Amino acid sequence: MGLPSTTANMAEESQLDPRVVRSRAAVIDATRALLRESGFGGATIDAVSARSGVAKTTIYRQWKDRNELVLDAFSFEAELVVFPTTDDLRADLCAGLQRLAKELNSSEWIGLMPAMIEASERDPDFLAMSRSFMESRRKPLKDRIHLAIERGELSGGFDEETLMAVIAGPLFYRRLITHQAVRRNIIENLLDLFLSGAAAR
Amino acid sequence: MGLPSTTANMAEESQLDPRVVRSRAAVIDATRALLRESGFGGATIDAVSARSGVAKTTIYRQWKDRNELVLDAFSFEAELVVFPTTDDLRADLCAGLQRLAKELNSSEWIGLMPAMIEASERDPDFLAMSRSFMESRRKPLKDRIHLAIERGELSGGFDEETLMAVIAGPLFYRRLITHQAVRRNIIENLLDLFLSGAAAR
DNA sequence: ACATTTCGCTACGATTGTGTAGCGTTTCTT
DNA sequence: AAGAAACGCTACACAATCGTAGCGAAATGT
Repeated sequence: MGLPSTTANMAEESQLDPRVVRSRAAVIDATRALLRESGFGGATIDAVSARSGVAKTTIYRQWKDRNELVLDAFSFEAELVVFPTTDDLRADLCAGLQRLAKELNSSEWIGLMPAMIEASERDPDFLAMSRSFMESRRKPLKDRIHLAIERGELSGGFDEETLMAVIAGPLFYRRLITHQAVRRNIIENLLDLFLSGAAAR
Repeated sequence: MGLPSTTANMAEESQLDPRVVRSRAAVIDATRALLRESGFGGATIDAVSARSGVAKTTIYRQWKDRNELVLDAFSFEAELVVFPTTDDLRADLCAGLQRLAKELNSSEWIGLMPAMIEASERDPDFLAMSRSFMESRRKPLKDRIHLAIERGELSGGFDEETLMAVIAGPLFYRRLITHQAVRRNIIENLLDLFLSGAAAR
């Protein structure tokens, strides 16, 4: 697992009692697993305690309540990946989207999204969390698109956010809305459409 | 409310005791409201009873358990809308997507989607339900795209499902993932991109 | 070594939700 | 008008969950 277990960085963690670090990590991991498997409703303190092996009282010593715990479980750092950046926009997007597709098909964070989407819809705290979560994850692609516009690799007039939605939207759509697999050729087709259009010549 | 309250059609309903029809409708409406406001976890039998004014025992007389009730609340018929079909593909898509955008910004069923997405992720019954729900809703657009391919309005080689994802995906993406408004000009840009591509000339 | 902190464990009380049973009342059907 | 069906209401047993308190054991920092 290459993911940090909490929002705390290494520097902060190293100043804490190692017992705290251990139990926090175990609790957060268990919470995420439960959120993935059983959704928001499944991530009860009792269940987290049972699954993590950390006593319920210990959990309450570090988180005020369930909402704080779940918020903490949601907010982990994006892996610091550098979006491919060469002279070939299409190749860059293809590589980046392939990685996204791989994550969509099986990754730590995508499994959290259904619970996050549901929670965001009704609680402003979760909404704020969800925004920053997605923002950090969207940044590499957004930067590459920004660069493409500056370089003139894209025809002008399109909003960055619109471009983002057109490129990333279809993949999330298939994963979360229609529950279809996100295959390699989908991405090829998507990029063909995106760059050259679908209108009959 | 133009939506039928249950999956039962009028013919079936008219053969039932009107008391049953009434209480069913009240219960389903309350369940949907709770699903929208508080998600899956909020739609408890007690809450539904309190909100609908229908006694808890009456609810249990008509639904085996909570899952059956929620499933029933999810599965309502798509309104029988005819997708605009003229000689102008772009205009048709634009009109159809504007209507979708309107629904995304405020409609009965979109509010149910977060809860449905979450439930679908972990329960096969809800997944099956979600699929048929989306299928009925996607059909008009899919038919129009099918027609466009037959007519040669679109350049060949693209899978229908891919086209669907490229067209509808960005809107759902903004509504459910990034929580951005789905505005009119987004759709115009989306269609320009879809039909003509974004590559610099 | 020793004082401190965290831990696990058990045990609570309070609350909420599930699903059922019984009973008298209201509403349909015929 | 009379019988049947559905209803609301109260009550109940049971389980899950919450959040807290107290205590002794284990791990940690100095």
